[in-house]
Amino acid sequence: MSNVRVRFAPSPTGPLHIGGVRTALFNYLFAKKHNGTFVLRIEDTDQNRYVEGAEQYIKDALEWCGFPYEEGPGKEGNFGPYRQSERKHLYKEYADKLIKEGNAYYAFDSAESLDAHRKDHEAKGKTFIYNWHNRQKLDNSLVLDAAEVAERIARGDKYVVRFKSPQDEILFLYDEIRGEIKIDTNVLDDKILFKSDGMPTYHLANIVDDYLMKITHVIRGEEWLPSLALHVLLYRAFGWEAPKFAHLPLILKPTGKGKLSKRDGDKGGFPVFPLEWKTEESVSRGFKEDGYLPEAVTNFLAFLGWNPGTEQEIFSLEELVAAFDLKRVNKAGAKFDPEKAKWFNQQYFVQQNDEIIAQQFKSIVTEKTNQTYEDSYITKVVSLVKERAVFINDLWDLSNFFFEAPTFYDDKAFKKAIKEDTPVLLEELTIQLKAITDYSAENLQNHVKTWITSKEIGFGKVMQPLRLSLVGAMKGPDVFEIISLLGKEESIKRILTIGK
RNA sequence: GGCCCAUUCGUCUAGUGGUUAGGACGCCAGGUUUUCAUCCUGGAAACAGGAGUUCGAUUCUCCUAUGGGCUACCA
Repeated sequence: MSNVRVRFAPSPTGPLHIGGVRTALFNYLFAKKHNGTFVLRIEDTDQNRYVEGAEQYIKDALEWCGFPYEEGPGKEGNFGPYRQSERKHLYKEYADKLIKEGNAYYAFDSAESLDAHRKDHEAKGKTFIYNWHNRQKLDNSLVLDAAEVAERIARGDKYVVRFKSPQDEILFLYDEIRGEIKIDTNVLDDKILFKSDGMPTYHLANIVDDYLMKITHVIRGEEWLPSLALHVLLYRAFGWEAPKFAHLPLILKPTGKGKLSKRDGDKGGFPVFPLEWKTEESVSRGFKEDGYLPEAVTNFLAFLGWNPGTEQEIFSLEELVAAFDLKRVNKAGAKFDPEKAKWFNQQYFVQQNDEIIAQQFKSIVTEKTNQTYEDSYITKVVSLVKERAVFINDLWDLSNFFFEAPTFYDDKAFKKAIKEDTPVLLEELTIQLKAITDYSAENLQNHVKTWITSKEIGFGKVMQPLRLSLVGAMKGPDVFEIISLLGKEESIKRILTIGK
């Protein structure tokens, strides 16, 4: 396998869906695995569906995920341009070549007349297929004589170019993931290759560009499987060697039926896009903005439809490249599981350095408290609470008591922990705490525990109200770590507050 | 409707012509933490159904069911 070249070829019709990201990832992994090139090509042949900003979004998303393209718009290689709209002039000659050699033809049928044919067939319980079954009865260059065709084109009649699909042939197609697929050409229709607006359809542009860009492996979503026969036929008609094909299983809704859509995310409260996407009407949440780490998203996505065959689940991008193999991609669609995505994020979140998390957390703290804190203080807080967090945004709720005294106490905990003698006990405790000079957690623990033991009372009688006074609830890190970090003055203040 | 693809715990999946069908998420229980979470240990949980091939099928074949995709001058 030499000179592997793969491409990710999205249409700029909106934000890149997480399924598209997965397709891009698998292309990237395959390319890197084989020292190949990962190309981005923008398939913008449908001018009606073009969405401003979508191309930039695609680039930004790949960048954020950590697998940017190496060749494509803005990263010109030897096969540009990389937007099909800029390659428009190329396609006509290929369509003409097909027509000249009898593999395609002009068709003048209007959308309305075709529609009528379909309805008519349907009413009779039959299926209308625009191929050898019907094409001799329709309005195309196969039935019209050459002079008339030329005249109609010259006078400006709208026409399309259709592929002339073969009759009575069994095609043996090969997919790298699914193996051999048998197709009867009689069920294929004569797909439009060239639209009346002068633009090629996906089918033509895609094949021509893959050929011109020397693409060796086409790795794309399963929704393209039904088009494989046409594409292989096109390569044959052109006399070109076809690339290898691999059709990836789809990503499905977490619950219910069908493939994952934008609405599922809104409904289920999880992102389906890598980055946030805003329009005038709505905002679609992104993994990035929800606090997901790109490494976690990548790892999670890699395991949707692929696995290494070992029991290792945490993989860096480099490890994924090393382990990736198209042969180990699954055939069946995979349901998107938001819970598992969270788990992956947690795995990566706790692995991060405290300093790095603290740097980001600092701005959250400043925003919440209107105060600035020492980096070392925030870092220490992070180190104490981070393993309770899945996202950076969880940190504030887990650690707010390090920045502000409790304003209320958990009701249930209060009733359980605060007894009649509690205020007296806590006051005695503060006297002990005042006397201590070494405020390391370890030293504090030794002193307090010794004191409790000497008092001959249960630990719970002191420890529970103590925690409640400091945190406001029965949660959080080790009590002595909290006192140590809060310091003598603040700790004593909080302890005395709860007694009143 | 037609065509194509698929089907192992709830979910993501490993796996084999003879296995106690393995792991992970989630769930439940216990332990640790005198709190919560993390963490550790354990548990419940699956080969869609029916034929056939075979000494023996979860594994191979066929049928059915179910799910998915495509069926546009969208990609």
